[in-house]
Amino acid sequence: MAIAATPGSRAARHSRDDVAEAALRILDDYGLPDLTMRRLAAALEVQPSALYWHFPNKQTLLAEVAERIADRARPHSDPRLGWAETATAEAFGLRDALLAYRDGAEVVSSTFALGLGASTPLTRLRLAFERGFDAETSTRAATALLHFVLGHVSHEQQRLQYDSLGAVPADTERLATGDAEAFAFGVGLLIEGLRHRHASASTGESAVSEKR
Amino acid sequence: MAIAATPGSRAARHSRDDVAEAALRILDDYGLPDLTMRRLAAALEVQPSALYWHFPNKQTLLAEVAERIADRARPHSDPRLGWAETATAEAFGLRDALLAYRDGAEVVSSTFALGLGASTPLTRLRLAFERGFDAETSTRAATALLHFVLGHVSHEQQRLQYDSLGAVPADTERLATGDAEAFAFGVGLLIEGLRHRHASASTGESAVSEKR
DNA sequence: ACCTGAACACCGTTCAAGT
DNA sequence: ACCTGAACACCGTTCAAGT
Repeated sequence: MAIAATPGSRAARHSRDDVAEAALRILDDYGLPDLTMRRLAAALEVQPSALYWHFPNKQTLLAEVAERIADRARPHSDPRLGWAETATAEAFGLRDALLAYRDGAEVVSSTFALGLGASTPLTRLRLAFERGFDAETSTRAATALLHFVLGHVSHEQQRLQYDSLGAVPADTERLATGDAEAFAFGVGLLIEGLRHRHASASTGESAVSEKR
Repeated sequence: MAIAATPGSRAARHSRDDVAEAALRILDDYGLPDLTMRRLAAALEVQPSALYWHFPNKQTLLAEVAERIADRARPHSDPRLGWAETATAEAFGLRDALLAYRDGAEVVSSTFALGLGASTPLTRLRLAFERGFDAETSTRAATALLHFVLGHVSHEQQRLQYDSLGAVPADTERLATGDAEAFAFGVGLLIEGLRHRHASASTGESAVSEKR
């Protein structure tokens, strides 16, 4: 049934990028539980073992997928903005990116917890906080905020699909805005807490006076 | 080799509690990836299918396990304490409980994300915040704090086992105190943020003046 | 009430071999 | 450089049947 992509050879030939992109599609269309090596191979019209030429194991593949999801987050980072506005924008940008793919938050969250990939969002948040604080404070604040974002959006996304296949047709509009509000509340809490810890110990800069 | 527990019958006979407790042991001794239905059955000297008389599926079993881990958190909650001290104590108590079992944080985190079990920690945190805030604010603050705790401890625990089997023998003491400090920082941020949002909108009580 | 036996429909990963 | 074929060592779950 299948037509060989390159005539003269027996099977489809793919790049590492092809594999990652196909994985992203399966994830978005069918969800994380359906993203198996065998299924991915089938989608690429290839034997499962072929995937191991491109990636050493499934975990590495997932890390690559996570990075592609997270890297979709590109909030317009205005250099004139203060740390609080920048970090808030980064947090919301990341949330949007995670919500853009089915099970996006869980993929990023799990690979982040494993210490693989997903370093980009952490770095971006850290840079935002470094507009007002020393390195250690910024790292800790970024970590705390990232944990909140990943946990919140995972939860949110999980509930979204649960609702979509069960019980009430669900007042989607209302739920979504409720989630957004709760998210904003959480981000605001972290930011506000940091604001009242003003000024770092190791730099001479004052974090109280924000630019703009 | 195995001696039948009840002579006259062919296989061991267990209660739902036995199964959950055995699962907890396997989790703690070998980790979450090794907690399979087949392995659990073997530990109980029973066929895998026997487990399905006690639990409808693995997810329900894991939810029960998560609840038992989380319910180990029993910080001495002094009724004279204010919301901030109470919530902080709850957060640290929960961290201790999660750290007490291998992969404890991940088990609780994943079942919480799925909307099953793990409601006890959320409730306890909510009650703490209700000493100073209205219901909605308390729920949101509790959710935010819980997400941070689960994310942080998952990460922390993951790194602990990774280090334990790799690279450097690791300066365990130093790492552990570093984690505790970062944890305290995160919790403090949330609490501080909430403090500056003082007083709820729907109750007449003031949250600024804390008891004690 | 609690378990067996047997099956179903899957997994991730390895590795020699092919082109 | 990229893939096949075949195997290894597993999974969770169902269900009729046993005691």
